[in-house]
Amino acid sequence: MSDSEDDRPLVKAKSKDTISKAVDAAMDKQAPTNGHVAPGISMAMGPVEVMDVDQPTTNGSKRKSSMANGKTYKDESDSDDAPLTKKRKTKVLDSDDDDKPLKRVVKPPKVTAAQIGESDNDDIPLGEKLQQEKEMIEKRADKEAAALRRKDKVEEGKRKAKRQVESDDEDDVPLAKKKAPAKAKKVKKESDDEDDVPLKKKAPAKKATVKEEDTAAPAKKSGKAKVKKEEEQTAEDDAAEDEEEEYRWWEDPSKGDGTVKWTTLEHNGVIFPPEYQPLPKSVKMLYDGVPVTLHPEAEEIAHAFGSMLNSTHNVENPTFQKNFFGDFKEMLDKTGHATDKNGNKVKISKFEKCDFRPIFNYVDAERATKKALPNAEKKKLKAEKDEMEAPFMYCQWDGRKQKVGNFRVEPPGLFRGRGEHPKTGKWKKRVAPEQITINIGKDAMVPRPPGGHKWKEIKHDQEGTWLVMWQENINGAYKYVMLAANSDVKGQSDFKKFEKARELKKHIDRIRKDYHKELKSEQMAERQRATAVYLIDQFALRAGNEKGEDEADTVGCCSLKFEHVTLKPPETVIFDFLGKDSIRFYQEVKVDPQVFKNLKIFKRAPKTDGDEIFDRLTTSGLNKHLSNYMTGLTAKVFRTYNASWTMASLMKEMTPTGTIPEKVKAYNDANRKVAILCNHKRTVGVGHAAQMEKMEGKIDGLRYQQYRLKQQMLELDPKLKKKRGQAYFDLPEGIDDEWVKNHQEELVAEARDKIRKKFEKENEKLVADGEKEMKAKELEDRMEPADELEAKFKRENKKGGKIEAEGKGPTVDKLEAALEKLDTRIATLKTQSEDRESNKEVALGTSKINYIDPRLTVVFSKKFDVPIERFFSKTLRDKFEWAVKSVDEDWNF
DNA sequence: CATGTGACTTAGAATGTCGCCG
DNA sequence: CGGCGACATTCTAAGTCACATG
Repeated sequence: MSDSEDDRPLVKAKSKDTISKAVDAAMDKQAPTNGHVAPGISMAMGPVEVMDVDQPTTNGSKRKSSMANGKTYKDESDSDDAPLTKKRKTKVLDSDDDDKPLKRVVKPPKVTAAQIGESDNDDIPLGEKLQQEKEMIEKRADKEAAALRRKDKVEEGKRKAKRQVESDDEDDVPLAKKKAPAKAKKVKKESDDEDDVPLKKKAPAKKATVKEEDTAAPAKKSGKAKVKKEEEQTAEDDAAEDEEEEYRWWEDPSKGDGTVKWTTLEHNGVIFPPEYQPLPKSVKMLYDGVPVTLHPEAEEIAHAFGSMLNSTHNVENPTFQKNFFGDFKEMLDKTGHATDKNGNKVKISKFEKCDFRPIFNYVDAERATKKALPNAEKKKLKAEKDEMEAPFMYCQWDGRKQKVGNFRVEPPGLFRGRGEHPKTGKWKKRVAPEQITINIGKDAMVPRPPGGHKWKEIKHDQEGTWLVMWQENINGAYKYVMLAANSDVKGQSDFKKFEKARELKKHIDRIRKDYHKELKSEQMAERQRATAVYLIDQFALRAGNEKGEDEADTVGCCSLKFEHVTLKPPETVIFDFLGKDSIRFYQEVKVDPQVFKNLKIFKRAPKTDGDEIFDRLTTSGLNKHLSNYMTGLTAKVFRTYNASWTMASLMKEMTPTGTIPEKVKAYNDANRKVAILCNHKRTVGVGHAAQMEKMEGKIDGLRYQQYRLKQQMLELDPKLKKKRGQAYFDLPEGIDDEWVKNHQEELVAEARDKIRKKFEKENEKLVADGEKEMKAKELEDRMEPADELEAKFKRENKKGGKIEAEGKGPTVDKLEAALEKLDTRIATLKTQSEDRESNKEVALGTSKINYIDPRLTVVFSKKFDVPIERFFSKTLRDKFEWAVKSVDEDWNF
C-alpha cells in the first residue's frame, strides 16, 4: 500500500525511496539474515545487508524485468563489494585490495544485495525520505543516522589520509585522449595539493591586466574612440587602485556574486509588443465548416495557432494541440465563445472541428505582400522602426554607453516547449507593465510605464546586471533584459569563464588522479561522485540537475537513469538519453574498467527503469566537491575546458600551409570535432533528405550529360569505341533507360517552366507600365526551344537513334574539354554533398560562441594568416573584442 | 538537508540577409 | 541578375549554479 503511494514523489525522491523501501521490505522479511554476509563485512553494514536481490520489491511486477540485469552483474558486484566492506576499517583504500576481490568468483547473490542495501543506508538514511517513511521504524532511523554521522567522520579523516598516499595509484591510466595535458603537469601537482583551498593566484595578473584594459574600452565608433579611451583610462585608474582588487573579483568567481556590478545605471526600459490587430471581417476560422466570429482575445489565440500551420512540428504534436485547445477554450468560455454570421452563438468544443486554414492563408498572404514590398518602402519602414527603438538600444552603465540585448518584451504566443514538454502549446500571455520590475540607478530617471499603467517595482540592485525583469505565466520562469554580448560586463564574464577553464589546467591532473582512485572508494557516495566526474570529464556530459515533472524529461550526468546506460561487457557503455533541449545523446564508448564495474553496481537490482543511477549524488554535492580543488570549479567548467583544450591540441597538430579556404576548412574541421564532443546538434529538417536527393539527382544529371558528350564523340569518331572500350560509353552506373526518360521529361519541363516564368514576368511588367500584355500565342512561340529539346530527345530515344553532336563546329577535343569540366563539377558537388552529409546534424556555432576560447581562434588567424573575418562574424568580433585585441600568435590556452 | 528563488549562460529554431552561382 | 541556399541574427527555451528559506 504505502508502496504505491511512495511512487508519487519527485523523481529523485522516488528512486531513492523505491530502493530504501525495497530494503525495508526485505528487512522485514528476513531481518536476521546475517548468513548471507560475506566474510569480512563489517558491522557498518548494519541492517542493510539483509536485502536480497530476489526479494520482491516495491513494484514487484516492474522489478522483474530487471532481473536479468541483476544476474548478469552478480559476480562482478560481488567481488567488488567484498572489498568495500573490508575496507571499512582501513584508512586508505588500496587498489590491490580492491583488485583481488574482483577476481574472486561468484559469491552468493545475497551478498550482493546486501551490499546495495548497505550502501543505501550507508550514506543516507536520507533525510530526504521523510514523510513517506513515517512508518519506518524509528529506532532504525536513529541508528542509521548515527551510523551516518560516524561515517562522515571516518570519511573526512580518510580523505585526508588519502591525499598523502596518493602517489601510488599509478594504475589508473587516464584515457589516451586526455592524457597528454595531464602528463605535462605532473610535476607541479604534488605541491598543489597543498593549496587546494586557497588562492587565487596572482600570477597571470600581468597579462590579465592588460586585457582588462583592452576590454574595458568600448571604443565602438572610431571617431569618439580616442576621447572615450581617455575617459576610460581615468575611470580605470580610479577604480584601479582597485586594480588589484578589481582584478581579483573578476578572476575569483566565488566573489562574483556579492559584488557590485555598477554604480550608475540609466536606461529607458522596454518596448512592448503592439496590441493585437483583429483579423479583417472576411477572415474567420471555421468551426464545423462554418465561419465563426470570436472575441478578439480568443481570436488572438486562434490567430497564433493558425499562423503556425506551416510548422507541422508544433501543430501536429498532440500535446501542443491539447494545451493550445485547453487555453483557447478557457478564453472562449470567458468571452462567450463564437457566433456565426447570423449572430447565433456557436459553442466551440472540439479541436477537430476547428479549421484554422483561413487564418493561415491570410497570414501567409500578409507575409508575402510584406516581402514583396518595394525596397525603398522596406527601407523606410526599417528606418522608422529603428528610430523608435533607438532609445532602448543602449543604456548608460557607469557612464558608458552599452548595448542592450533584448529590449523587447516577449510578445504573447503559444509556448514552444521543446521535446516532450508537458506544457508545450499553452498560451503565453501578454505581459503587463504591472508584472515588470525595473532595475536602475538611484539617480536615474525611471522610464515611464505605458499610459495608465504602473511598474510592478523599481529596484536599484547594483549586484544585478539586469535592467528589466518579469515572470512568465506558464512556468513562472524569469525573463531578464540584460546587456548585449558585446558589452563590457558580458565580455568580462566571458573572459572570466575562459580564464577559469584555463585555471583548471593546473588542477586537472590531480583531479583525475583523485577520481580514478575514488572510483574504488568504499563509500558509495564517493564512488558515485568519482564516476560522475569521470563521465563529465571524459564525455563532456552536463551536470544534470533534477527536473520537475512539469518539464520535459531530459537528463544530464547526475540525473542519468537506469535505462539511459547500457553495459556491454567487457567495458563498453552505451549512453542513450535526451539531454538539454531534448537533443539525443547517443554514444557507445569504452570506459575505464572500474567505471564499468561501478556503473554495474549503480544499476544493480532492485533498481530498474526510472531509477537514478547516481542515487547518492546531487549536482550541488558534486560541485561542492569540485570547488575544493579550485575556487569556482563546477561541472560546467569541464565542458569549457575540454572543448578549448581539444581545440588547442588540434591546432597544434596543424601546419600553416595551403590556401585560405583550406585553412578555413582545417579550422572548421577542428571546430566540428569540438561540436561533436559537446553533442551540439541541429535537427535536420524533414526537407533535408529530399535536398540530399536533389543533389544526388544533380550529380546524376551531370553524369548523364557526360554520357551524352561521349556519345557525341562517338558520333564524330566511331573509332573511339575500340580505343576506349565499350564500357566507357555505357550509361553510367545507377542510370538506366527509365531514369533517362524521366530525366529528359524533367529537363523539358524545366525548360518550359523557365520560359513561362520569364514570359509572365515580362507581362507583369508590361501591365505595370500600362501597356498591353503579350498574347498566349507569343508564349507558344517562345516554347519552341523546349519543344525542340523534346523532339530531339524523342529522336535520340528511337531505336538506333543517335545523339547528335551539339555546338558549332564540334570536335572531339572540344567535347573532351567539356567532359573534363563536368568532371570537376561533379567532384565539387560530391565533396559538397559529403560535407553536407557529415555536417548535417552538427551545429558548429554553439561551440564557437560558448566553448572554444576565442583567443584560440585569434591565434589561429594570426599564425595561419587568415583574416579573422573568416571565423568571426561581425557580432562575434564585437563579442570577442577582448580576445581579438589582446592576443598574439604565441598565446596558449 | 530539501526545496524554492533568482540570475545568469547555453542552446536550437525561426527569421532575416546576403553572396554566389548558373 | 535573380533565385536560393548558406550564413548571420534574433528569439526565447532550457540549462547551470549559488543562495535563501523552512
